[in-house]
Amino acid sequence: MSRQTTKRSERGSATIYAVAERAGVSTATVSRALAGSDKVAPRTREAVLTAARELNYVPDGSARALAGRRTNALGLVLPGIDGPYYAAVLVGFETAASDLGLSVVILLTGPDTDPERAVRQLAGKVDGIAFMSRSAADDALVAEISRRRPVVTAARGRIPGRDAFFTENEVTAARLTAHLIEAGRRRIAFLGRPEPDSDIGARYTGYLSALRDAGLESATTFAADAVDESGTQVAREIVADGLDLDAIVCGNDQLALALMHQLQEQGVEVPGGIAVVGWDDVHAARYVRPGLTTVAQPVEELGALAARRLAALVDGADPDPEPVVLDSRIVHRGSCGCATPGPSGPETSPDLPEETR
Amino acid sequence: MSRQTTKRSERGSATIYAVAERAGVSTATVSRALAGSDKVAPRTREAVLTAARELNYVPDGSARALAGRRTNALGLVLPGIDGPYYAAVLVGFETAASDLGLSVVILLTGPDTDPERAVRQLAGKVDGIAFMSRSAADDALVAEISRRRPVVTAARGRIPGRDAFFTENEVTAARLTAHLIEAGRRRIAFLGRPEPDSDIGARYTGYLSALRDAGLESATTFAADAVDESGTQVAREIVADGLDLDAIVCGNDQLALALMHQLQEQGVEVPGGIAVVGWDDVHAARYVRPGLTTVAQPVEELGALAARRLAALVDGADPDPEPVVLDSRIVHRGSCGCATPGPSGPETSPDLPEETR
DNA sequence: TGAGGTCATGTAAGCGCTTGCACCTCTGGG
DNA sequence: CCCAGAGGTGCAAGCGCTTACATGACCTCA
Repeated sequence: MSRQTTKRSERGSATIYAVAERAGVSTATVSRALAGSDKVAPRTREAVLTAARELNYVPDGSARALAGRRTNALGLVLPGIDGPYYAAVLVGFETAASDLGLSVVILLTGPDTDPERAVRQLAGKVDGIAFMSRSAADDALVAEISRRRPVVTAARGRIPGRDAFFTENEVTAARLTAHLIEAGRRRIAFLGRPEPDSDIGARYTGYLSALRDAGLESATTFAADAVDESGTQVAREIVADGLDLDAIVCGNDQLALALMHQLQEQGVEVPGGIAVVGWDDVHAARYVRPGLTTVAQPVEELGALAARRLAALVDGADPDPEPVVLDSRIVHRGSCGCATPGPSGPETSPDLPEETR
Repeated sequence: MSRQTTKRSERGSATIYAVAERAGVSTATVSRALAGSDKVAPRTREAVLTAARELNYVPDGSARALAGRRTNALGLVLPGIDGPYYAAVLVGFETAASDLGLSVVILLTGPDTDPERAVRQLAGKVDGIAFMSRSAADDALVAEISRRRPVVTAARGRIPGRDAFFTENEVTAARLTAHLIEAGRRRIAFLGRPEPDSDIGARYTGYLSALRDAGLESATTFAADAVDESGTQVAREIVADGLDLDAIVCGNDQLALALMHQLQEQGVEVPGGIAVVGWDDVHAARYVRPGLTTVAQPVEELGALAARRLAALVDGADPDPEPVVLDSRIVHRGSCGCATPGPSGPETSPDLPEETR
């Protein structure tokens, strides 16, 4: 049981024993000094820090986690990142976590991957997990994990009793649709697959309610996946079938951009013939002509809030039963056909006028 | 020193002791059975798996890492993700790592963050680290880390003796520039800050060499940061100063899109008056008019290769002194003013013709 | 001058796993 | 019928930290 006096794992890195020896103190003191603990004499602390620096000491995260019963890492589960949407969530999440001294372990759950195994493995490596969107982890799995680790969800169906974050969808979608109606549109379709509990589902609901309020009916719903091809395909369909539409609300910008582009290719004027609106305010939305009217969401903030809340839960805070809903903001550009703003443009603000709410 | 017979951390989760007890075997056997080891009798294995399932057992990652001297996690250091570029790298990296059963810990190094501390902390938590681009970790830091952990770099200045991955920049940039020259352009400027060892730096070098080969000189170099405002600003400058240019090679698409948009706003025809080409093939490139001629890079593959190599290094493979360079591919759309392809479009292929190499 | 504090540090017991080695129980061959 | 293997398990020693608790040294005040 006798410790070798100089310890140095073959892997190369110095251990806390080496630092202790070099500084002429015990490992306990090294640990305290490095943790910036209160009760260490300044001279001792100096000696320890010097020794650590000289040895290029990096504490072993696993050992620290095991002894301290805390990994100082948060997990983030996302569906396969494609758009800038998830990238922004990730940036917000990581930045916030990093500010708190926490690492971030990400897990992308593609359709082909087995989320069960991966999520469990993740749970064993972090202090808490945030589940974004319909990342392949289903409610049962999330609920189970949440029984042994703090959990928050974002832009995703709630888990009873757990913290949830959303960006506003339904009301904003209704307002966006109403905006089209005010501009005189009457035969308004929806493009996107409205799944229950999903963002697009909520947008669809808002779209329907605005129509109802105006005494209109949905012209058509194109339940298509959110990929470019869908938008292109639907545009062709509309033209080929001579569908009588004057506006299309799209579940996201990707669909809207593809749709709009193809409509124009086929000679349909946007917004003259058909108005198009999207959702997400992707980069491209401001560069196309006409500029795409869409909805900007505080996505980065969403990620940051989730991370901070998760950290608080790990520290023992109680879950907040009220979901947090972040305001979304309609960005009027040219494609909705309202009082068309001047030349659309990427300039910082003058060309992104009339941001509502 | 006597173990309690039933062990169950207060945190809630069952430990390996609980599983062992329930299955009526030792923890060693549980460990082996769960690791899918060879030397466990089928009946025993069954008993263990059943017990584990019933207790909802999730092994503690830290303990496992400490005992096994391996975290089964890889680190990925990126500069603050903005574009789709880093998102794609991340997807490739995570997917490849995940396939190997490894977790991914990401670290975003913003300009304001202290990379030193964060990178060290990361090093203590993973088996190996991939450094992307000019993520704030400088060469000295990366070199130091690489002395105690396997390290690879991607799209970044090499660290002597370490594995490096790139997408081709210089030759492709030269070909892209030559393409403009063949189309009759003579007064060709460069937009972007060409820093040594950076992607944009290499593109700039290629640009210069193509000009030299053609006996031309660089019209101007606008050394601007890769943000929208730079593009917009430069466009204004060009028009205001009446600069005599007929083509601009941009360091990336973000600059190209902003520049092109603003040029058009100010009445300059693209490509009629000035041709514009970018780099990255962002989503928006295909939706603007004219479509942006740009360069597509196998970014996701870059991430995947880095992850796989890193995993191999962790398993004891020797570093490969030869850097891996992935081919880039010029995507001709309308903005370069060559034999303008028909109506540009997002359609899968017919509208993205003449992909060279 | 000694009891009682206070401060700084050391001692050592784990944290929950993995794994080398010892041990036991069968088999089959000589 | 005995012994050498071989297959299956258990024992127990760590992995590199953190942190109660114990221990001294030194100070204060009656």
